Amino acid sequence: MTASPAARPDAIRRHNLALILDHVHRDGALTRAELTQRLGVSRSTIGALVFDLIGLGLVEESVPSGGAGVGRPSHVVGPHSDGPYIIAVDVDVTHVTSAAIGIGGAELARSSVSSGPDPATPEAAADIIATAVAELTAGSGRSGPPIAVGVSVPGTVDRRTLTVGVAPNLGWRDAHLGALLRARLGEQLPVVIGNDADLSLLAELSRGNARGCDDVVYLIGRVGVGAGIVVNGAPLRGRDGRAGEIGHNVVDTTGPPCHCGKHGCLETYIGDLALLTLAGRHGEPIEEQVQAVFADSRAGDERALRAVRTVAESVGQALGSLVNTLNPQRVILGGSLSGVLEIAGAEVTHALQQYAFDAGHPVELALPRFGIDSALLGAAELAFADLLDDPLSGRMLLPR
Amino acid sequence: MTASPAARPDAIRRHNLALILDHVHRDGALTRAELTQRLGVSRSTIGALVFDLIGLGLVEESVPSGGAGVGRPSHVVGPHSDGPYIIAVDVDVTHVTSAAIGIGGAELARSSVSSGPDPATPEAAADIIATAVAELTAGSGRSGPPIAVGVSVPGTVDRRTLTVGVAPNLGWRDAHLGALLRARLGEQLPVVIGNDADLSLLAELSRGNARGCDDVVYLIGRVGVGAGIVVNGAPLRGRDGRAGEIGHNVVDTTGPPCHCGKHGCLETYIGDLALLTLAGRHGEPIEEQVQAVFADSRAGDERALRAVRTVAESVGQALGSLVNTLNPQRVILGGSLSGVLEIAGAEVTHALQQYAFDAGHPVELALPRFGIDSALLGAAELAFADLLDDPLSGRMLLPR
DNA sequence: GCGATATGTTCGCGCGCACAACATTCACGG
DNA sequence: CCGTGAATGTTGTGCGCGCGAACATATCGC
Repeated sequence: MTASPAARPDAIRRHNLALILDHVHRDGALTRAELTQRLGVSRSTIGALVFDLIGLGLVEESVPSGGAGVGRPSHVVGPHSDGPYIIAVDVDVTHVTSAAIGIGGAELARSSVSSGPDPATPEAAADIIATAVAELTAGSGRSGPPIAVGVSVPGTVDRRTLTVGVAPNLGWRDAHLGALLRARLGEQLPVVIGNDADLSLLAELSRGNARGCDDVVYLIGRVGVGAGIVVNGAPLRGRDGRAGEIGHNVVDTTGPPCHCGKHGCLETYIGDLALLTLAGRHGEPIEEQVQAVFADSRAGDERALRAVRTVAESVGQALGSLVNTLNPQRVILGGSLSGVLEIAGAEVTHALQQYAFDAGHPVELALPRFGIDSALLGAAELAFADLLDDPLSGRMLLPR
Repeated sequence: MTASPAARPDAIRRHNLALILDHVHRDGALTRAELTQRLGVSRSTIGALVFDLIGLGLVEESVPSGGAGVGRPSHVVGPHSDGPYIIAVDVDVTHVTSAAIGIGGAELARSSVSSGPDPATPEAAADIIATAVAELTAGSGRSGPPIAVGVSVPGTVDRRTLTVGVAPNLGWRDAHLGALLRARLGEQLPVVIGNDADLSLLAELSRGNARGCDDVVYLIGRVGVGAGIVVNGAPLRGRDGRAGEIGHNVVDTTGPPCHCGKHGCLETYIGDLALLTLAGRHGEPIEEQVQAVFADSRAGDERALRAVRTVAESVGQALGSLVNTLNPQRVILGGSLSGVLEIAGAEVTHALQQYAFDAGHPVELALPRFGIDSALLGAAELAFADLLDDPLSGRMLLPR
């Protein structure tokens, strides 16, 4: 807004090309007739735009098989079968999962590597990723290399420097993952890194349960708690890309002590450990224990159910503040909070209504559409973002 | 993002015209040479664009008086001396202040009407505004009527329906101020209404201490507490335009009771009444009492100083949560909180550092640039927004 | 087969900006 | 006082882009 650049005539071409590519990426193959309607431009323009996208190797047209109705059948525009693809990576506590993914979200190949008993170090993760990239490039069935690599990491990420600030569950601190990957993958291959909660939201936003929502909060609770936020249809990152780090917002100064040194952090109320403590469970791995609490609750175990309900009320309270601050249309509860919503949705809603300023529309509470793959899919969206924003970005070598 | 429309060739003209007008509006008269540099377009294009803006009656060129340096002096482009203007209105508890304001922020005329011992009713306010509009139109020195009326109201506002939901200090509830004004001003004159905190932020954003900031929070504390939020360079409104209503976020469930029925709302910690209670002051009008507390603190009164410091710590804590959530670059403290920052800035900063997740850049704390006029100036910005977004919007009757 | 219908394709038009060449206006120096 | 250089305004040409009309093509129903 401050230093917005002036527009030149070709900006509109870029914009319209990006628009078509975006529709095809999100909704799969579309007819030219449908594109004409959606964009509201003339048939001739759609023809020219699609022609360009074909020339860029991004989409392909198939002659219609007919049978769709009266009139000449419209050409079908879909992702190019040998078009660009990216490698998406999800670095988790136990595994590093990678996949080659094409425009439209097609999964071309996948690999999952266990990082052993302990989480991978940044160097080990970079090694695994580099191997996976080579493997998946070969196994993708595409003739060229991937156009980018997108990595999801459960921690704070500086997208500019490609550094991981703190990733508690991995035991990382100030890890320059970007440099490690560049050293292994070369300067040619662009690498982007994002926070897992933010990327999960991105996945839900582009093809999941946040589609078409301009204002969404994705609250994810595991051992830590974080939020992805979308506002005005775009992800909210903040100045340093650290927006949504609400796990250590203090809910109650007289609350239980938190490992961060403060008292009453949100995490101590709705994090996995809080649930386990309330339910009287201990032991590892935490995730399985949490699932056990949910199973017990569903089976009617009183203590487990009470624990879930207690967490649910805290979730509602936390959401109250978030809703007051952001006034979102929808809130998606991910991670362990999905189970909380399923089992104790009434308690969440009740607490939310109690704590939220009375607003026009009630907030919609939703489950994520994608489960364990959401961060991976989000990493794919992130890696594709540049191309989708400007399909002409890498067109230097085309004869035209 | 979801249903973004396709761009047509004339969109770029609109965009560039808006860009020039925006620069002139924000920075005052500029030379064509400077515009060429800022926009990065060719001299001929700037010439054509300015020619169009002149034709629209929005700007005027003055032949340079010379003396600026070597070379042919560049034409100076400034707001048109008989160009469009708006009427900005600030409905406050004690007064209704109105002003005729032109492009560039020039104040052409002003009127302030006391609403008597009690705040004006919606009908009374509408009457006062209608009178002021007529008066200021006559006294503006411009030949035409204003192009819009922008009204600031201290309460929740639905911008779509132009309704005021709740304005506690005015005693309004579900007041259809838009309809009342339309009945008095006619259908011709567009009316826009906004919340005072949001509009104050708008003023700071466009010509105050939030200029050039893409991520800002404007926390305003008077009797009530609210926040205006800017993210990605644009105001965050939320689904129903109620974003930033954080006065009743619960800070501590065991805290003091709030008039809203809950306990430990933020307002009970940093609202004016909290400060007065801590300082052992009572009586009316509240605003003067608050100023008295500040005066006492500055004079060295122990109790007053302690009260201010206590509030300062709560402000820091509240900001911690906001900063974690939004990761803004800057926070502006308005209303009574300006005094708190001035007197006990150290306490605010200290508490903020304690409660905020350790981030890359420290948050900048700032005072508002505009005092009592900020809501009025914001209302002006709001009223101008349509024209600035698209200078061609009202061009039907021009011969061309 | 034939008309109706829907869509793809081609071509000329207007608009918007860049660029180059030319015109204008200043400061500076002799 | 006038010439020179520098910075800017002005004009004309070229190119890219979408629109719209006219024409070509493909399917359906009879």
